[in-house]
Amino acid sequence: MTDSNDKPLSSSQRAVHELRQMILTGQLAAGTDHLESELAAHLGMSRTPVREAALLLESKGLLEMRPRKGVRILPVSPDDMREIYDVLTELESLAAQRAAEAGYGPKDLTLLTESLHRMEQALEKDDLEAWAEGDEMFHSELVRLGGNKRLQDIVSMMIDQVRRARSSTLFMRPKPLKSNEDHRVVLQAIRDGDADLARSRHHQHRQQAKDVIISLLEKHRLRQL
Amino acid sequence: MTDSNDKPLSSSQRAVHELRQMILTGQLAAGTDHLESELAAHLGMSRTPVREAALLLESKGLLEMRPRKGVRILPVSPDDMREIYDVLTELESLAAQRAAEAGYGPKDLTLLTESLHRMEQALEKDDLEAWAEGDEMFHSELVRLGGNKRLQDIVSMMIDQVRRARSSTLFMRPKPLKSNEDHRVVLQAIRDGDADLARSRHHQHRQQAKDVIISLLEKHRLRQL
DNA sequence: GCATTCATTTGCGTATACATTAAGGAATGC
DNA sequence: GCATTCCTTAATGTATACGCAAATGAATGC
Repeated sequence: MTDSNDKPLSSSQRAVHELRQMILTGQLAAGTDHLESELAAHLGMSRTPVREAALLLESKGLLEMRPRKGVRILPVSPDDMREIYDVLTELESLAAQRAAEAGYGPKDLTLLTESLHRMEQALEKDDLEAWAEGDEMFHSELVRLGGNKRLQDIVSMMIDQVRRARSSTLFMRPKPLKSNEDHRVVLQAIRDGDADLARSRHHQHRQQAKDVIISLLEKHRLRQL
Repeated sequence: MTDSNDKPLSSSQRAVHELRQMILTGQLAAGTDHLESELAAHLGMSRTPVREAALLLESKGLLEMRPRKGVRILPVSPDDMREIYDVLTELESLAAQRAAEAGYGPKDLTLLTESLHRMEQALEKDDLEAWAEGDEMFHSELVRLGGNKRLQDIVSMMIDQVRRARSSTLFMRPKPLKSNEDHRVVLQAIRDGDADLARSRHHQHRQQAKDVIISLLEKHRLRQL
């Protein structure tokens, strides 16, 4: 395992990546406790790098460390989702505004355009998983285009926190036709340099996504994901 | 040193607090490097808790850890300030909106009212430091009233990042009469449940603060604070 | 004098040992 | 049977030791 400079990752960094993945996929299920020693054995390293990794993931809101009970994977409740989506919505909308103000040319918007294309193709094939990938690509690229690294990091952190809930509800939600339409409008607004439209349409989009996912969680009594 | 449950803080937690304080006050100056061993000696503990503390503070954007060069205290540039203020402005404005929507009674708003009173008294005495304390209290309480814990944590993180720059420029800026006026309007809007006004006035307030501080930094060639 | 090589030093990341203390279970008393 | 006390176990937080690799300085060759 290497990082972007082809240097092998330290054990601690590897532990971060693998624990994060296990949390996001639900392999380490919400609400479960795991001793440091157990995780260390599983990852094939000593407790020290595992502890470092867990401390970091704790600061990103994915788990909590409780002495003598171990590492608890934090569940996400509908109220948590409200909090997270509020933060996400504000920050992504600002990114959309900034992207529209930035005066990007067509080349700059290649990935954003491609992600939209992917989503459209996925919906034609009723492939919701491919659609979700395109959606993630769109949002991630949009935030990158907003040009604020701190904002990007915070959004990433929030996205991680809602990952399991989004995956769990992917097949329960209506076909995301409206999402694709919103994405198209946001992209066009960015092309046109229309910051107000980019911002408000994206805000509305995220707000609706929040309402949809929360009502699904409540309807299906999914209290701790 | 104890936490809120009167349990003694672990060495690692103490290291977090003390290093953070040293960074915020400039005792550990921006741009300087410090070996883990050096910090450990200074704090009177082994390297392990210092390393854990430094990793946490790195994730909060206050420092970076560079192998063999040690812990580098991250300077803050005018561009950093732009990023930070953008995030702050969006999130605090949302908090103001939510506070106004929440229907708080006069008792709930005691601390917010008191902080305003302190700022006004401080300005009558030309005591800018007391004013800054009141200002911090106002903003912190406003965000708490917004009721989103994640938002609160992010704002705290951003505030820490701009702390030195704000302290350094406190006596360079115009007398903050407009600030006090803005705070009054925001508080009244919250009392009245006027979410739009609370949000927009606060947004404008933070936007202006951003402009003021950045122009001060640039005017005085303060590139790395 | 400059470039290269080699040896030494040192800082980091990790593994391991240790001290502390919380938790659980067993024994005792009412 | 339940509450209390005592003892044992085990998990954590920390200190220390160790291996690795990067950095530095000295020696050598051209």
